[in-house]
Amino acid sequence: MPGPVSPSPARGEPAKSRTPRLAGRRRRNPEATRKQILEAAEKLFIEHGFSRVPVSGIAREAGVAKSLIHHYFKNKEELWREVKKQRFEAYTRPLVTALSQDRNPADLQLLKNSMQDFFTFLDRNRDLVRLISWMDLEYDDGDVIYNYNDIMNLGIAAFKKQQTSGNIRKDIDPKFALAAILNMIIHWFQARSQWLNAGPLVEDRPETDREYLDTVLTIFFEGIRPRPTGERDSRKRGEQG
Amino acid sequence: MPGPVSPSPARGEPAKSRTPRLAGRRRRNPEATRKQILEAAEKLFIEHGFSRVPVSGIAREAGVAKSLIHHYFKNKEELWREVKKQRFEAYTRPLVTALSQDRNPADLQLLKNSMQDFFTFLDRNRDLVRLISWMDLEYDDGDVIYNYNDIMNLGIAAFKKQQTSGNIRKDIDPKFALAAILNMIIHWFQARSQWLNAGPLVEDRPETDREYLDTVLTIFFEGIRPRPTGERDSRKRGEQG
DNA sequence: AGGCTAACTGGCCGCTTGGCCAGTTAGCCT
DNA sequence: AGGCTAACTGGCCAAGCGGCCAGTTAGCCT
Repeated sequence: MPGPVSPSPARGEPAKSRTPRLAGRRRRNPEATRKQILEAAEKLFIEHGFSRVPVSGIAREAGVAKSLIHHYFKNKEELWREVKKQRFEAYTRPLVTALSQDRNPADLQLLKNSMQDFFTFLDRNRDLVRLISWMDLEYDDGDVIYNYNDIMNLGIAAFKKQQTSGNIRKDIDPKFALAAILNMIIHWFQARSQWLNAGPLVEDRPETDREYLDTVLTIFFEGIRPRPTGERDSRKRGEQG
Repeated sequence: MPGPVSPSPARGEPAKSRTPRLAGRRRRNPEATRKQILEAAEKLFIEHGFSRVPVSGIAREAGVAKSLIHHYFKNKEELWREVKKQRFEAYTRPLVTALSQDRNPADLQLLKNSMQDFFTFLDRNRDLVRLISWMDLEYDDGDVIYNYNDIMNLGIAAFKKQQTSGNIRKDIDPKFALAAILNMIIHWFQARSQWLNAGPLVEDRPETDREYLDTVLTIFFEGIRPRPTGERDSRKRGEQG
């Protein structure tokens, strides 16, 4: 027996105004509801992955009926796509803006700050890193428009500028250098738990992240600096079978 | 009313002979069968992830009855655990052995070669990288015994030796440096499809991987070299909010 | 040759899943 | 005040899931 619809909304949002409100449940608010669903889905998908999360679970988390989700989104896949789209835009934006502010970069400070900002951003949005992993694994490249292209072009431009002004050695391919440092940053958070569980070496303290970043920046920006003339180059690789 | 078991094996293989083998189906061979199941599971799990792969699919791929899988493995999870265990051992071994062969490393060649070998190994075992990603996402650290600890200790030892002999600058923490270069290598393959799809910058040619590796090695091993005395150090970071 | 074990099978079960559908109602527009 | 739309609901369903079980048979050991 169904009985009257469950009277307690469970969610907060008590009395609001004197307008004719729903007795015991929140007023209708399509946009807010849609957002609730998206947020619930995002939380659960990122935590457990697409296929482990049932639509009913999202409904429970969002505090709505399961059918309402299908009212807003054609099916589960579309909901997942929407979640990824929204979140991924938030992911590329900070890097783009960081790299865009080109205030007379006489030295490598712009590049260095950008990477630092990006690291901090990922640190504050660790779940985002999980999303990236899911997308990697699902070959999810065509669906979502990555702004990687913009990022790459901005970064490469900044890189080349420094190369012509002699702050970065010219025999390094900017795109691979950029890939290298982004990989160092992103993968740190992706595999963070593994590093921590690897043993007593890497501890889960806030300073650990800072120290890793410092090491990365030190190595990278030392590595791309030109060697003073006359000094031997250590680049050539040894021959061995 | 079960009725008589279906008489026709449905599977092909009509030929038979006079030796006492299975009529119309292959002879029994527990070890080979178990291996078949494991290989089928590995292939499907790595491709699609644990939860997207039904046991029935593994059975189909392995060419056995679904129930037989439960005969060999308690449940689906245990099968997954077994797959991971086997593959992961194959993953850490090359790095350990590479780092172990300590043939009088007067310079950085040992370290450099180890990283190169590791890169080549991952290049040849790309599906393994996907396995690592799945494990990252599932917080799958406690279950499987990673030999990360061994790797770290070996790498750190090699690193420190070079630091005392003056080939590596002493203000760098070995564990973070090691993490950095491993991240550069692993994540390259993890996010490879994304780099390729990012635009026309990174092309899918065999040389691309080689060029990336070269760039990484150049930057890294230049970055950890000590600066000649007297030259100013670029490490200090700019102050900005 | 008879018997035992384990390799191997098809069939079934209880449960969950994604999606649909008919029904209800809030809120706006005449 | 009456009507329409869409926000929102519970109930339902076929399909697929993991796991179990009873039954068959190959291969080895007496």
